[in-house]
Amino acid sequence: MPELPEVETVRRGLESAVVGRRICEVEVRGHRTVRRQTPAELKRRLTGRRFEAARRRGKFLLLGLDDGAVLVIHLRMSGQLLHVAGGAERPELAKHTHVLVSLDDGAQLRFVDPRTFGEWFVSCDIDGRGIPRELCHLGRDPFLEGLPASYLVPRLERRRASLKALLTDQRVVAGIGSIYADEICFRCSLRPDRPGGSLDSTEVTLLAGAVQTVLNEAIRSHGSSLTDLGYRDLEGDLGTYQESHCVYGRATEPCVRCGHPITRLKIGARSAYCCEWCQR
DNA sequence: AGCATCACCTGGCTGC
DNA sequence: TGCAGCCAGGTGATGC
Repeated sequence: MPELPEVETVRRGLESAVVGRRICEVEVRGHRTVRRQTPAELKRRLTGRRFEAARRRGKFLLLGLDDGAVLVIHLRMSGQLLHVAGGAERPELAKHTHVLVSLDDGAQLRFVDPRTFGEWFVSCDIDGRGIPRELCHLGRDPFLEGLPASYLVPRLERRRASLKALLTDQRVVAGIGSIYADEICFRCSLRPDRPGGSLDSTEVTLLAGAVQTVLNEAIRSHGSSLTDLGYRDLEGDLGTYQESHCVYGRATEPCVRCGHPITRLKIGARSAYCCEWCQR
């Protein structure tokens, strides 16, 4: 569930909490979080290193190390990073804590992930832009690089796939998931099941603008925290953008624009929420 | 190449 | 109340 705004909020937390800190000890407790390399290799590559930067690409967190390698973290559905300050009273480990990183200021970085889809790995293969080779398939990150309509046009034209499928395709745009895809489609009044290739140039321009607007607003609200899988930031605080959701999870409620009820569509195996009255 | 479908996983919800 | 069954979701693999 964490998408670009939530991951950006966590990144900002990491920038102030762990950049400049040295890693004293790494404990991998779950057997599924580290799967591209052995836990022993991850520990070897991290222990003794210092975090030099906290970056993000799409939904991936990138923690630069002082030897040039990068710790890559993906929260997937239910992953949560928590910063626990050093000192006397340290809270007990939450259930499903899969990775523990102890830092030289006594603090701990904890990775909690009930659904175990989240992933950690260290990449040593970094391109000129600082992006690990494993992430070279990612499309443009709209918050880092902007999203001009001219970028979207060739990626939508002649495509039969739905707008929602294309917006959540990380090779097209990096960072959008189910929640923000629905909110973006509502914002520009386009149905999420419209084939990508059916948009005219005016509609693509509206879509590109809506991507930027919705993501920027959500980042300002520190992301969305839903009741299921409550997302929290690095310090355990909730985001507030769920209060501004217009369609996601609001089936049968009146549309904030026209008052007609929001409907839930099935696009592939996933649901999509929209107002069939004012989204065309 | 592009598109659809499935597997992965657990907590929470629904209905019996 | 207890339990079975379903749903949610991102990504990568698989199949058409």
